Amino acid sequence: MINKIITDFDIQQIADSGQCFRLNQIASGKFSLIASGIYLEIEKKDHEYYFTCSDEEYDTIWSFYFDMDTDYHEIKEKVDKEDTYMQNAISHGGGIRILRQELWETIITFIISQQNNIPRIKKCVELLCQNFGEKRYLSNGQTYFTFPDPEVLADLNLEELSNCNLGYRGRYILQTAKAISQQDVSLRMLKEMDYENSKKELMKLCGVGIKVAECVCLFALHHIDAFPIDTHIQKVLDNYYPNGFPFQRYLGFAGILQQYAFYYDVHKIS
DNA sequence: TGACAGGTACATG
DNA sequence: CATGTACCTGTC
Repeated sequence: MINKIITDFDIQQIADSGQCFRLNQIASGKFSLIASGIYLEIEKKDHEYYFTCSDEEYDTIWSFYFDMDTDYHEIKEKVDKEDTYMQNAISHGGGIRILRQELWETIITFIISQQNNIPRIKKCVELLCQNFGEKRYLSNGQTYFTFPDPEVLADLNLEELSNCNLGYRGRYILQTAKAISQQDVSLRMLKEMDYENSKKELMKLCGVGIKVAECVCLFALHHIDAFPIDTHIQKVLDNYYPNGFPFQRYLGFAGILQQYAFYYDVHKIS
């Protein structure tokens, strides 16, 4: 267990920002997360965060995962003072950070996310992990499941996958798992490509259109100019940016603003 | 009861 | 290239 004081970071907001589906509240101010096959608990007490890991694990894994080296304060300062909507969004969800999630898992979880709601997305992801992931044990006897590898899913058929309640997305996931497993699309190369090329490459996968590709670019490949436009963001753009969103002005961090706007639209009382 | 949920594949003009 | 439509499934 280690503790840190972290600015521009709110684990509750991140958990509710819809970018990650295995970060869950387990008690008041307390969260669990499974990523890269590792289980972590995060607790907020007063102004400090407690992580159930060693300093070394924090430095090598979680600091990177939570994008701790990026100065979000500086980014928020760059937002136009006259941009009232974004300023409001920041005052509500300014503790959000863009996570650096595992690529394969992000591809699959965002294929699942289409025409879906967050509780059911999480349910589907957990079922995938329970059925086809690896079972791991913690020192206290508690168990958890890792996210299944591409090769594991690629070997399944639709019937074997049917326990996971994926609906029509099951077919997409099998095809995508096969494509990745056979290296028709290479995870390694995706990581080396720039934003535009990785987006194009991702869209070769069945079940990955513009929106899912943008999410993967932003939440896994950390192309922070990616700007996923879903029903919520479309509504925000229509209502508050009728003359167009100032992408040019916000070049280099537009994706972060997308997350603030998304969180604000989903959580504000209206 | 039917619409809706962080869309996409597939079929048409 | 732009537009239209069906689609699993749980929840309200």
